[in-house]
Amino acid sequence: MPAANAMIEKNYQPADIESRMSLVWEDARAFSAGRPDRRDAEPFTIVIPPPNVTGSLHMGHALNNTLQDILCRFERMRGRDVLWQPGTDHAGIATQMVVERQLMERQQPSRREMGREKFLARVWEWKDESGGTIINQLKRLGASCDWSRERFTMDEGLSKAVVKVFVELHRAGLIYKDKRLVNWDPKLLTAISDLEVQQVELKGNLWYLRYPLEGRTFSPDDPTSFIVVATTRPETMLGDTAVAVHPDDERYQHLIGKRVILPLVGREIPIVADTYSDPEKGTGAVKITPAHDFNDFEVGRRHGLAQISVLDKEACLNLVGNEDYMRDLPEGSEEFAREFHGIERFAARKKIVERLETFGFLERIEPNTHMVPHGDRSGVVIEPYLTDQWYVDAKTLAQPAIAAVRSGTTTFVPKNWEKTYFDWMENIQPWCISRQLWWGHQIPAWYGPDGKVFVAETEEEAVGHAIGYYVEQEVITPEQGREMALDRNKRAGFITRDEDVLDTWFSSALWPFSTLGWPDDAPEVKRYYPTNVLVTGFDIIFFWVARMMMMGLHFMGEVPFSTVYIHALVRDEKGAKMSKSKGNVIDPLALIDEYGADALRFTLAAMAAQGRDIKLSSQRVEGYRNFATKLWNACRFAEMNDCAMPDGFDAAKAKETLNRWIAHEAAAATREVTEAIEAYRFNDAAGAIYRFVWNVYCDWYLELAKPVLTGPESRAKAETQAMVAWARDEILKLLHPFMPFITEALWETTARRDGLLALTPWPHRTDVPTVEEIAALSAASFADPLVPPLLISFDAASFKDEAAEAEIGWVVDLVTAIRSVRAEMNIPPATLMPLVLVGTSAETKERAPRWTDVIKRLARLSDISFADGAPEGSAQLVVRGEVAALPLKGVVDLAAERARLTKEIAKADADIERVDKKLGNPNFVAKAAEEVVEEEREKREAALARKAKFQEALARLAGVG
RNA sequence: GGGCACGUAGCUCAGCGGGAGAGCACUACCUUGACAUGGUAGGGGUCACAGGUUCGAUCCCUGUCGUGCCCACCA
Repeated sequence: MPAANAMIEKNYQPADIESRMSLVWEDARAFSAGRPDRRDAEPFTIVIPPPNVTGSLHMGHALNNTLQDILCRFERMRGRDVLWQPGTDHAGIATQMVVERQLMERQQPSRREMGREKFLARVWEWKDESGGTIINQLKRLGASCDWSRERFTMDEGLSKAVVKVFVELHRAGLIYKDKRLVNWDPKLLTAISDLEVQQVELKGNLWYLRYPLEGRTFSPDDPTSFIVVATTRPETMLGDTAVAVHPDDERYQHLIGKRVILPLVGREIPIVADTYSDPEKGTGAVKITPAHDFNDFEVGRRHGLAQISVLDKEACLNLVGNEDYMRDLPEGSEEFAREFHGIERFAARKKIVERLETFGFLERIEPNTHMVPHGDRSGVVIEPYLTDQWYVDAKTLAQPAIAAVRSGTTTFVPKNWEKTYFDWMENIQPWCISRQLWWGHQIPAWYGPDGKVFVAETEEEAVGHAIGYYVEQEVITPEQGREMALDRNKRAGFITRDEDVLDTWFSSALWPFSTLGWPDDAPEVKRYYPTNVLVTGFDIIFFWVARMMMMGLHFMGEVPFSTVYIHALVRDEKGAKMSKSKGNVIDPLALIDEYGADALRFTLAAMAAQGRDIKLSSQRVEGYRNFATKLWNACRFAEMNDCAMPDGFDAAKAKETLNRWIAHEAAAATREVTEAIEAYRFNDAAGAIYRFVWNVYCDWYLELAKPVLTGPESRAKAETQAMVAWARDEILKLLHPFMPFITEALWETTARRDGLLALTPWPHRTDVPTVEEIAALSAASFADPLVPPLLISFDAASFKDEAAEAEIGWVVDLVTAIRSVRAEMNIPPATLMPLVLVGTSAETKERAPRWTDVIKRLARLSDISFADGAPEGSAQLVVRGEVAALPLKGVVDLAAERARLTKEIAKADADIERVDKKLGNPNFVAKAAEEVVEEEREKREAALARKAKFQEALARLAGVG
């Protein structure tokens, strides 16, 4: 047997251990996918939700990656070929904003001054500079990703995937360009998708405006000379092209088809009948501004109304030189246009309302609270804006993605998130994917001289298409076409590339296969796709999960993952979502520095109950740091007592009751932990291992083993030494997914030194499966080839041992009861007392001598003896139906003991009463399950017996007193 | 307006159709030969409220109140 390594240090120092273990794992390439020893193993794949490349680790990342790591380490120990695919995201808007802000702070030329090429070089510089931060932070957390496979969404390979996907979807008609209203961010000067819009409740006003009827002399005092419309956005009235009323609204029947004169502007616009108009809202007549409101846009389409955009991209009034606006305006309109041109939207609102009021067009103002769209990045009010953008036909792509979840090919955990998924997917809107940014994947579309679009994977290809097209259209001669095709210079500038880039989520949607090497014919794609589980927060179900489902199914023909585990959001103390812009983030690195990564990880796992958000407290982290210390010291204890397993040691053959008991308990813990992780009940798994380590192994097993370990050499001692080491190793294995650093370090110091704990087989379940479990498992492995029966097999040798459980249980109960009485009687620990076991059964008589030393030590006793009756004036306790007596004469006052016994009797009475009430109910006896009734009867018997024993004790005491 | 959660010990949270749990905090005692980042014992909750189903409800159903989140184009 190899000699033990260096002794365990006196104090547990997370920082030292963690940096050292990281190196050990790295050197061993422990986390590499496709390790030679796992070539034939079933793969297990998770793709990391790629964090922003220039970001840093926040608590949400810490939780998300801890859970993924638990799954990966668990499956790795279960023998799977694990690929945890890491990488980062280019985060278009966020990153571009950061760099722009930097430029401003350093008073360097702005983005536009620099130009696209230089600016992009600058962003790449920033990426290279700060891109490693979050990766290193993930490593500090202990994330067991295959770091050799790290990817970035703007890597060459992934960019290739993006282009291919764009081109193919375009070819299939699933990507198209359209001029329609988009959510426009007037600060960032880009379109954004619906999902990037946050509705914020704001206090505003409802302005009631009088629109004069054509052919009438307008007078504010004559209600028949105008129609009143209500609006929350008076400034858009300049772009009104109709007033709509409900076709059935009697108040306005006579006005349908008439025209009104748009105040200030002078334009004549029709009154149309449209069911969009709600007679209950406002005045029942609503102004229609197709170019500035999504609903009005639709109304406008139905009625063939003009779309007059009166704002520019920065949301300032754009009137002068605006052909749409100036068309069909009366004489003298230019003056108004000049006066208001260029005014910013909110200033314009104020000014227009004032002007309307001056001329009597403003009827009244009503305070009104309503939801106003804001950009989630810029925070400014979003403007519906009429522009050309690229769209994905999400509705079509969504159908297979909906079906896959309906059929259970992909399942959500917890299940209720499927409803959220369906609700969104079934009402999905076209996805606007173009962004007027520079940082990102530039759209592979080129425009010819007349604006004709050519979508292709490369510029060369696009040029080819363009030449062919224009030759055919006889715009250029075949001769010119040939020359251009052959000579690079001759075709320069013939086509120009679309300047826009794609929404970052477009590339993220490809992540589960683009990272594996698609579209190249990489073996990894075949081996690791589809992935097994996606772990993420619910906030990106729409942004990311849904889109990966759509893209994965369309391009790979298979779902990207079979399980989507949705975990809680880590919120701040007020329950608000943490975000960088709000500045309410808790820094996980600070907690790691203070308590260690293991403690933080364990805390997050322990709090990761399904369906509940997490509000983190550092006290909890401290508590789990203490847990790590406890484990550390238990291992030190084992080492100090020369606990090690001899070669070929078989725990199943242990003879000592105590050792059989710990094997039994370890098996139960193994089962609990394993089943909980399999079911994604991380908190239950953490709880189970916590209790086993602290409340079973440390509190009782080691304490009960001490007399043997410190006693003379014997067969029992040797066995116990081996079993202490065996149980410790089981603990290290079970705890490793949660606390990888400390367990690996302790494994290195104490175990057999023939390999890393991270690659050591997970403990087999050694309890006996129930018939139902066997049936369920065989059904599962039959139905799902991904569940190899071998991985969940049961060890033939059972550690289940009811006899050992009963015997050790008796010792534990006895010691606990004595301690309790001592405390209640205020007997100082220094006082050693004798214990008398009264009228003991043969079983107890046989058992007791084996535990004399232990009980004496743990219960602070001087001596244990047997008697037929309790000595005079003794405190009596009832343990598992038998009496134990502590002679108290002269030690405590008997009145206190009398009070105690009276209390015990009252407790027993309460129990009896409750049970009697149940058993006295004929309906209960008739209808309740048989075993439940039987249980109640047993409870009654036990309570009665207990009461009798205490009553006897009380009587005896009275006789003395 | 629609949807989803949640309301359990002082705090943070588990749990659950048949005698209310954990961590921290609190109280008392203990420097016992792994550990004071520890040990032992203990106090503390009509499980938000009101109905209903049930032999039995903290748990299932309905409603009320309160809190949070998500979705929605309503003047």
